[in-house]
Amino acid sequence: MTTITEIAAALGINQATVSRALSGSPRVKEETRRAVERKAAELGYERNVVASNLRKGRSDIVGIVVPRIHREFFSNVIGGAEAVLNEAGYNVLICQTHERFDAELKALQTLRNYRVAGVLLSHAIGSADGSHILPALGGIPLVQFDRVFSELPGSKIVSNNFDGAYLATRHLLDQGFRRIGTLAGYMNSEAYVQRLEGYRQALRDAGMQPGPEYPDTIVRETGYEACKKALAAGCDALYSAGDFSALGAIDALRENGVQRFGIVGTANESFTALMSPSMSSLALNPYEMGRQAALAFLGGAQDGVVVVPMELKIRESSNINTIWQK
Amino acid sequence: MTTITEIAAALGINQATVSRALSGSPRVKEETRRAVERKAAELGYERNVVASNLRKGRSDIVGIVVPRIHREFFSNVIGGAEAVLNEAGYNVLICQTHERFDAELKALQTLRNYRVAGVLLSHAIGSADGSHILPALGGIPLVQFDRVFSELPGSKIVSNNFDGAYLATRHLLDQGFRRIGTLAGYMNSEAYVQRLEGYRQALRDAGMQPGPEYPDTIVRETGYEACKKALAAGCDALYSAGDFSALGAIDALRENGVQRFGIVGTANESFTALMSPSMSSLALNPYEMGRQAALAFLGGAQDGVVVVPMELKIRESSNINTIWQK
DNA sequence: TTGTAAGCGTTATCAT
DNA sequence: ATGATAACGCTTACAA
Repeated sequence: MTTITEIAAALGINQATVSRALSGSPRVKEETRRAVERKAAELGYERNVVASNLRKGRSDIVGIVVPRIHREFFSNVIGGAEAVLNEAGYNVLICQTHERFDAELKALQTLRNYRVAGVLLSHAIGSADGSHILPALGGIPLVQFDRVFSELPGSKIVSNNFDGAYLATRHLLDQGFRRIGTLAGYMNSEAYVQRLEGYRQALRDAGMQPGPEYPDTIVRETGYEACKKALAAGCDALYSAGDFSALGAIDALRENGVQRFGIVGTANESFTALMSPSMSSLALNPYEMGRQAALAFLGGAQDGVVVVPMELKIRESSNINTIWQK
Repeated sequence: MTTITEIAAALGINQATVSRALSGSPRVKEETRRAVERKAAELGYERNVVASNLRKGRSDIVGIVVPRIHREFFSNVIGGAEAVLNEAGYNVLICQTHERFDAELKALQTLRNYRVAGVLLSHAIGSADGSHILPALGGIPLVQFDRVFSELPGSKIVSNNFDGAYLATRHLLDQGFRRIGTLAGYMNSEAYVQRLEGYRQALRDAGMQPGPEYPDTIVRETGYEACKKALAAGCDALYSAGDFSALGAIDALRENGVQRFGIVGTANESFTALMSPSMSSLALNPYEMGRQAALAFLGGAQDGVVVVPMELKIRESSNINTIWQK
């Protein structure tokens, strides 16, 4: 591949002049600049950013660490972050942790090895606490999003989980449901704890008895099992902290031919709108969270919390007249 | 950040010895190695791979260029490729083109600037041909997957689109449908052309009249419009080259209260199994395609084509007794 | 087994 | 406005 030294040799000038010409320095004659640009194009020159980054002591890569890229929430966060970062001249290196602590640690170390300009992180469920994160990053600016450890410094981008869950539960009450349980999710993650609090507060404020709570993973199977228990406990509605567990709950409703049972999920995965009856869901705003995370990085990853609002998507599953058949 | 020079100074030895010790060279005394490792850990040293890559003249980054990461197909390809590449010591830099030619060109140039070890590419719909790709890459090994330009050299990973579409169409015939049309997709992409050919061949082989063909984008809206035309033309089934267009077709069926109409989509997006009636779909095998693309890169991106089989997922939408209501 | 020194391609600091 | 040169941190002949 062509280097600036070769361009300099071909033109009989100094490589420093070529470097200045190509990086738009004002300290170079117009005529020289044009000659350099012509020769660079002729030789098919492309700057070696590896060398450039080494010399400049900084990198234009921002690392994004997420549990899994194929989850819609995370891929949309990445999309939002990428839009802002590319605009600002950064490139994005994506790492998946598959919810495992060891993979998360390795990803952070890899990013440090690359001396990336910053890291946007949503931690793995397998990470019980965040004590490994700062040592692994060794001073690289950190922005956490969605799943955050509040004890760590840096920027945090979160949803208003409390308000959202409050709203979702309130909505079920307004529809006429009277005994509302919850599929509460992973209790070692603050986001889920906050959703549980919002759910409880909504019931308290309505003077209702709190329903049964099923803290567990939020996958289809656990939702199915928990819903069977909820039915046995006399529930007529569930607020689920995830969409997949809500889907499992619907499996149980269908199996038992239940009528008048309300479901609201969380995350607004695209299948919620496509299934029939369609599922009401508390939508996160991943694209905006990604944008905010990127903006927080560009702003220096200062300590602070940005709250991105959630939005309740009301569909058929929370309508009291919806029939669960087959 | 700590460098090997600092470790060397702290131990009163040469930086070359430190480098050898840390990279596992056999030409260093066990005792020295232990001392170096202890000091490195003490100082929190992490190798600067930017410097390392520059010196070695190669990079351990593989670029993956896809239209959009949030499409399930592509995120699963990335997952499969990542699994193989991480295992082999590579890291993955992901770029999205959003189906635009200019973004694709820029992504390829960026990857070249990083002197990445290789590029795995599924080209944008906006790229009418592949003439820009090799010049932009300047000699970096190329593996194309799913959407490939056969005129380019390098490895190609594709699905057996012809056989898959043949099978899907044959299945509709076996179910008793008699006038089968197709939502054929983008005709500037070879994958869709091959699906159309498979569809046609299945009808020919059955001695059936070919049904109407609707080549267009494969989004929900165009599927809806095309299905209305297909109904007017007397069709009783559609093979769709995409799942979202098939979903649009179902919208039209429901709207018109049609009975006895068969639908098979393509890609096996997760919503196809979750909706009700569930949608039959011709499944691609994205994780395996990603693995094969990564393996092809590791094998030197030699010229050649790897075909990954598709699998027909038979569900309710292609059952002749399924009723489309509401 | 360890040290010396050059060099990857670029940019920054001098000097001219 | 341009040139000369050192330096970023690492790896690798070559030498000792």
